[in-house]
Amino acid sequence: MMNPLVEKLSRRDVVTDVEQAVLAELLDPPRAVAAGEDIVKNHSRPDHSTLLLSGLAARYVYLADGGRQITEIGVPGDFMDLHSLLMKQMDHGVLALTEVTVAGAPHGKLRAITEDHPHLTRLLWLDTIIDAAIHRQWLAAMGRRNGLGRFAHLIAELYLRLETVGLARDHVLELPLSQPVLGDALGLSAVHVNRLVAEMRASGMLKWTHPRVEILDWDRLVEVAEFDPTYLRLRKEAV
Amino acid sequence: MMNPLVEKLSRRDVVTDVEQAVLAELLDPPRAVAAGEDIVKNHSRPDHSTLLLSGLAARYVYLADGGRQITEIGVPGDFMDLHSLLMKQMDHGVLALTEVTVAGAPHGKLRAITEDHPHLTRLLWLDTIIDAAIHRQWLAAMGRRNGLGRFAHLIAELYLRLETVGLARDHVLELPLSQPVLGDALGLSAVHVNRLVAEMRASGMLKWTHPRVEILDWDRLVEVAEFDPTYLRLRKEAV
DNA sequence: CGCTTAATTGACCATAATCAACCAGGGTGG
DNA sequence: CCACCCTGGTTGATTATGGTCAATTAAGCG
Repeated sequence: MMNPLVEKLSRRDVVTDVEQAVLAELLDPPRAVAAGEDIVKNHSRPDHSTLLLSGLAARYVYLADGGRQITEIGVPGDFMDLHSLLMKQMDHGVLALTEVTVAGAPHGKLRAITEDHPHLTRLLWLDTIIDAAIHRQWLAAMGRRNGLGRFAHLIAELYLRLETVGLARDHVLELPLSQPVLGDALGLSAVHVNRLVAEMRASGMLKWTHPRVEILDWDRLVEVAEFDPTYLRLRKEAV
Repeated sequence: MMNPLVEKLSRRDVVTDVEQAVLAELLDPPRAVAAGEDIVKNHSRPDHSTLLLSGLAARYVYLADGGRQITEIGVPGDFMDLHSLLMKQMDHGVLALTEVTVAGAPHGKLRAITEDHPHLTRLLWLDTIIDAAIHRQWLAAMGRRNGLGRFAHLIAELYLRLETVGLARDHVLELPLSQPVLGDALGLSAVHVNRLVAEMRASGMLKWTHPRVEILDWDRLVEVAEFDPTYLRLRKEAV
């Protein structure tokens, strides 16, 4: 099986054999993290970045009142904290939403890539740029869309991102996330998430038999979500 | 006067004379854009990125119902679409919130920087990383903070970012933004923004004599906003 | 098999939206 | 010069989306 990172990057531009070798040599041996555990602590100063190889993870921020906001859901092939290479100190935490396997990429080696491999550097840079683009879509949804539209957008996005790395197809995805977790991602209460799931089921938009989600009416999902996949940059264009 | 971009980058790491020269040579002649005009159109494919030299600008997304969400407010020294270098197609629009002056940076020259100047590349990469960090803070505010906390966070952020480039000091900032625009940034209606301004005035947190905002009680502002400036990365640390 | 967390449903509440009206200020055309 | 218009600021009344509280059931886990 191809490395999901290479798989994803290859959707955007050619990744040469040399670059694939550099990426393979970059990673420490994979390790498992249990569901619910922190992968990167907030305010820590990592000396490596962490690549998600399997399972789902989340970037999150805790609020003073105990509330939590998830700002991005990571799928296999995503670096969860590539930005710590330059940010130095973490501005948020990363946790495992399911049992995950991850591999570290030492900052020394990543820095060496920026010295010796400009094109590969641009590919990694682009990956952090797409994180920002995902954040912007979530912001628009959070600020100006109601719960249903927001939820639909999340489903559409996760489906496409999982499909990109070969983990979803035929409008079916595995989404082993509890409703409280979805609430933290959507900025909604768990109770309201539950009602939205019920509504989407009742309207025939999707079939939700936890953890399997089948999108029955993709067109309506896209319409309700106002989903425009431009921001995922899945077109192959040289950088 | 120093280029605000150099001023900002110098807060994060040393910018060598050579790098400053490269940045100076990078830019096309400045041009003015009137308030309300688009600087970069959504879905366009720019062949240059645009640096904001004076005035305020916004990244924004339009919704189907005519609603608008501003996802970031740009201050002088900010590239409004540096990400288009690698993203290729814009995933949002950029507009002038006040009269602004901007300067283009041709993608060819930016790409050359990534080939020849790894350290400067990392500084530019970091700038897009901080855009993402700002988005994350806004997301947390949007999803889990009420209007007052959200508004306070925006004020604190803009004060620090303007202070960084020498455009604010002594807890006073110029904020020539209408309440409808602030509403689009905060995900609130203009009416509610008005009420929040009244509330912050009444509580003695700040003095708001449009367009001048004086923060009378910075500590309380920070407390209400739960503002933690880590994400702006204003500490000098080699990248 | 008990314990904890998640899913579900109902009742009630609150933050903020919408609707509406009025005023102020700046710009424009007659 | 001035009436008119448009946008923005302000305030009140009403509505609605979604939160909170609470209780019950279901499900995962040691």
